[in-house]
Amino acid sequence: MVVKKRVDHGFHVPVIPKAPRSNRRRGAFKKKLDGNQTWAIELLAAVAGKLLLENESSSASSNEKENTIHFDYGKNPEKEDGQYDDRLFQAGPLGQQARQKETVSVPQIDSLKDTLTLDTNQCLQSESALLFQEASLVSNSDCSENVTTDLKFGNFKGINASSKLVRKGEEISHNFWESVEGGTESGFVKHIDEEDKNVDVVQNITSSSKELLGSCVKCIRSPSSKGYIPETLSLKRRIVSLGTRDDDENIFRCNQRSTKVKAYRPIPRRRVKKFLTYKYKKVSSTWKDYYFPNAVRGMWPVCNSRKTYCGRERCQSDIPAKKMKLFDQGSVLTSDRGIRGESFCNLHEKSMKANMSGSAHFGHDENVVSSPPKGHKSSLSYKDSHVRLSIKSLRVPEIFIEVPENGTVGSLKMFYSLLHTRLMSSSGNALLQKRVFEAVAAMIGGGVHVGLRLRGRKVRDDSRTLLQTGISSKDNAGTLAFELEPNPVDVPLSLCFNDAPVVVSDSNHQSTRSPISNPTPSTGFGASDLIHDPPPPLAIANHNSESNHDVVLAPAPVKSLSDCQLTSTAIVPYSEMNAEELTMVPMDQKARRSELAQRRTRRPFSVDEVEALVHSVEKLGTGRWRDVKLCAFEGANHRTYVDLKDKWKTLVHTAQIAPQQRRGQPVPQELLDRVLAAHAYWSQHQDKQIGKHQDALIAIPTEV
DNA sequence: CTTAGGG
DNA sequence: CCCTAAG
Repeated sequence: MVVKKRVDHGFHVPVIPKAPRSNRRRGAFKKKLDGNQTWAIELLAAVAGKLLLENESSSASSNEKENTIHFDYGKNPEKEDGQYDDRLFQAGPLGQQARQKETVSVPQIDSLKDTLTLDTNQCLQSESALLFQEASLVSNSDCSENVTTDLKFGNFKGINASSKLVRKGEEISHNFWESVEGGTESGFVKHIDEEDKNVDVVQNITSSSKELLGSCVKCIRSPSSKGYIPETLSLKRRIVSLGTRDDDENIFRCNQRSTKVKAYRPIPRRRVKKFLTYKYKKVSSTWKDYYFPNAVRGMWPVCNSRKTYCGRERCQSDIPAKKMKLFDQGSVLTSDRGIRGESFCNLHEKSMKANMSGSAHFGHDENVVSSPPKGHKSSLSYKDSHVRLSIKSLRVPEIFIEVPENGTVGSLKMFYSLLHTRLMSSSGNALLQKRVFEAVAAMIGGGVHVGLRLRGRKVRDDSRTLLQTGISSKDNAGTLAFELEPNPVDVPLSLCFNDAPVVVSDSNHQSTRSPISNPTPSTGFGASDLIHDPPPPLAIANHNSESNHDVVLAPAPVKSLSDCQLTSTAIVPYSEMNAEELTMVPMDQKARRSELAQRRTRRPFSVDEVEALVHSVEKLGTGRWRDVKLCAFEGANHRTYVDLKDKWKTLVHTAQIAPQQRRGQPVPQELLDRVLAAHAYWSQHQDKQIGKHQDALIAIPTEV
């Protein structure tokens, strides 16, 4: 091995000591359970349980006109026992009848309407959890007018959250995380009744949770949407097991990055696996015109800067307060607007539509939501952009989710699990309802979790932000997929949907394309059901609005307990350095061995990046890609050192071929010349790549 | 994990 | 970009 020494040739390039591998090697991080992770689970459980309860209660109180939101937590749960009809769980005609019979006019609109006009405090006090549900299930019965719900939420990590409750110009914004943080301790009181007939009641929900839930909702009207009459939600009451699970670290994936400073060593960012079973429809012309902000915003630090190599993960560990503050600002701004979710719209906003049937795509949302009041945008210098997720289905007019780009994947999953549950439970498909119910129950118990795929790849790190994971990137339009992943260990057999292919199809064709939407007659679904109530796929992948031919089938990966992703952790505050990235998280070698992932999104190097690369290579040589990465692409997390190496390889090749043969974005000849020079130089000094080489064309630094 | 190279 | 042998 060559003794590596650095020689300063006058360039103030920070020579980064390269410690022996053994020393550099990062020790395995001890997973640390973040209280907030537990909290997230609890929250989900609470909400899920609430949703179930509410489904039932809503059908019972079909005539209620109260202007309050019903929140049953802590109330007498037994009173509704009679509403449960096991027939509803039957897939046959009987069950169908029962469902139809149970169909009621859910007064949710009214409740929602009225509630939304409450002031923040009132809202929060009025069992806001229900709001979440109400808003989630915008679909509403006899209401001639429909409400499109817009959900907005921040990170469930508890560090920041943009929560709003908006309706008709009124907006209730509340930054609830402070209280949430404080409320984590109290947790929920669980009521478990193995007899099953009893309702699991989540009592004693902390005010924090209420706030959390309630403040997550934002509602906007959508005049164009069609109403729909939800059927009775017939989900069995189940046990909601809540409470902290400090003893179960493994249940939660460790999202907490090590807080230890690992000198000059970032945390590995990803491991990619192919997932060949996924097909992605190219963005159709429909989306071509959509505006998307530049994907890459930030550049990397210059090598010779005095910047210390502080991994982002490392840095973020001591940022909570700042993030909170940052978000507070955002909230304030938002709430001051007094108008719906558009308040967060800014040039960075991206939209993503998701069809409940399994599609999601990005695009402008002008067509689905009213434009933000002009004059407000100026106040949105707040750089946090949002990703708007619109979920549609035949049963639900439309639901918007607006997630800050720096919102976490975990929060998105969280939301989805709730929404999905609700939507499925509102389906007329009794079988699915049951499944949903079970899934929720299992989920609550840690047996199921919501998976998220981006371009076929698992987005497993809930702590990642949408920005970081690339979900907010236009490049990933139409490549978002949710999926419920049952845990074979804890999930009832009925939850092992292995026999039910995960389906993704266009909403317009799902009824005919979705395998599970084509139940045998024995399931008792009428034709109308097949057409109007296509069972929500277990996994939902998106596609653009015009792609109605792709049916994506994917096996529902089995996840281990430790993979439970329902938690979320701190988010990384947006910064210029955090350019978008496609980040994957290490997968379980075993479990994923067979799982194939799709290629990463192709991300052509910009001239700036090339320049940085060349510059770095000139200094560091061609055999230290890791250092090059750290030096010049520290902030470009979507560029791995392998990427850089590959890029260099291609650059060399490009420089060697005739300009006419070059393709892609042209690279300045000057750079190519430098590439050749550096390449020639370092090729000649392979064994001595420890020097610096500022300008290979002119001076060949002396090597030692 | 990094490198180095082939695919 | 991916994959993988080597170190």
